[in-house]
Amino acid sequence: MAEKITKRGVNYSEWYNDLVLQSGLAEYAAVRGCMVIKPYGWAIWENMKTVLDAKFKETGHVNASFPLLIPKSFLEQEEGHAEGFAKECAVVTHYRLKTDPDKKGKLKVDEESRLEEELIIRPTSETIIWNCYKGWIQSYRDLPILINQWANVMRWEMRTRLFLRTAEFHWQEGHTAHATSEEAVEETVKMLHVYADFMENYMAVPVIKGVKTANERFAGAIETYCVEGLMQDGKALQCGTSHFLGQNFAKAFDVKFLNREGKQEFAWATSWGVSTRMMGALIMAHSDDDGLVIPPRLAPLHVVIVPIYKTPEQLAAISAIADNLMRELKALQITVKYDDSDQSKPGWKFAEYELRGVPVRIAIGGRDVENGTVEIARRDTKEKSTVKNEQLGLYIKQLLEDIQQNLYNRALQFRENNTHAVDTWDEFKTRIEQGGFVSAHWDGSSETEEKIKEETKATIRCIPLDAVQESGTCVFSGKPSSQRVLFARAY
RNA sequence: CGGGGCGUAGUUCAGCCCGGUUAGAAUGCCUGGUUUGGGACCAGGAGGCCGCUGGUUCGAAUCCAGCCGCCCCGACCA
Repeated sequence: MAEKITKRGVNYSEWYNDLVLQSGLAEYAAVRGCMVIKPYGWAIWENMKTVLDAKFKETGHVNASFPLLIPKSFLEQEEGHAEGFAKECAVVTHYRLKTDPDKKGKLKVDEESRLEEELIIRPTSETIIWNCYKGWIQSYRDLPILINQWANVMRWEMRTRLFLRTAEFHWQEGHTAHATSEEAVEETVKMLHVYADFMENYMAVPVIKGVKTANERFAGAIETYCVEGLMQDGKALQCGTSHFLGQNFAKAFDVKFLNREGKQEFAWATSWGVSTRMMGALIMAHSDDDGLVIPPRLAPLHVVIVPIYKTPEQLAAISAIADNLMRELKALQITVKYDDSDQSKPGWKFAEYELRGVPVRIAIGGRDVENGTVEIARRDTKEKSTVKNEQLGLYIKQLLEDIQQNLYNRALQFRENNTHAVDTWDEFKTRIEQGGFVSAHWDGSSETEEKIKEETKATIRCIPLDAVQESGTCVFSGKPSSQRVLFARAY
């Protein structure tokens, strides 16, 4: 099937598109801006979900499901939120079609079925959920509420890109309610760390944890925390966000509770989410000109075994070896596929599994049967080695861990090589042009932030949580600053 | 919403400028055979409302008008 992927060096975004389409992760849907996530892509997303879902539950959260449709009036309740999302909402205005009397076989909207109040296809669920919470919260004893929802949402984006920005996307959204501000902030930060841990230890993508500036903050939030990753083309990608919403939504939906002192108080809120956009991060962080490179901990398939044979007898001998090996690997929770299909030659299979990013390939041929060996090839480095066919299970298990670690180290090294502290405006412009993170002093004003964006297309990705306090002067305005912030061009 | 591109076989595309037999190629698919240590080869076969609607013409994939759709680049966003 797949042929010629555009080289990264030639055109990075074409490379990305080719890769997504040809590796079978997804394809364009018949609907503008929407994508079909194919079984292989969905399998990776399912692995992400499984890990995250377990982490959410370990931290005390439970899952629930809220409606896809939100009454328009709900969205109006919280002013900042409404402004932020109004421009990109799909609106349901009617509930019925009828056959068109003028055009045979065609349907038209039945004007008599107009809804009294329009419904919005959820771009995010704060409003419908806080409307529910009003009924669920009367006392501090009802708090905290720690709920997560796995769902699809819709934002009518002007411009879309596979996984990175589609009109419909899948995500999880946590929505919690707390009795105190401190507790809500603690929750916000806790979930940020859950995300960072996931990105680094499963996706093998190192991330910077930080807070957004006012400009970049979520619509309706008091504070937005984020994890930012760096892609191979030097652009930053926001991988996840966790918001401290203060009492904004409680006030908007009149969610009050009686505290210990018997006084009415508005509840404190957080929301946090990661989406199928992480698929984009996964792809862009590790893959190469030959195809995907998937970290073992998220790979739907860890090992593929390819037989190389000339005669049925040879195939039988190879299959016997493969059977044993598969049993051993499966016992170690390693997923393995034996591709003895005679539809394609070994070379074709090699290329195909490389394209799909399977971490380890084992080839067994006539030579190997004679010598009691197998050939093992790792996807991350493309290294091949011939090893004795003994104790292979543990060897492969270790190899998968090495690959996982190597991918992380490689990505971290890349980020470090592409993160620079600068102190002058000229240096800033040069560095931004070259890509990567630029650490610089900023005077803290939105005006300066806007001007820098206009001139360089760079935005403040975040104010890192671990930023050291040091006095300096803003790289643009020369005004005093107490810490460096992280700039980059971003997706 | 601005700029650009594209719509012809499952897929990628040629043909269109300059209208004229039965609309082509590659690849994929089906049948049979030979192959198999880095995307094999031979032979045969199936597969098309040429995006839609209308117009010009003896005749339209090709010219004209309108419409629809998608992709890419910008502004906006997870």
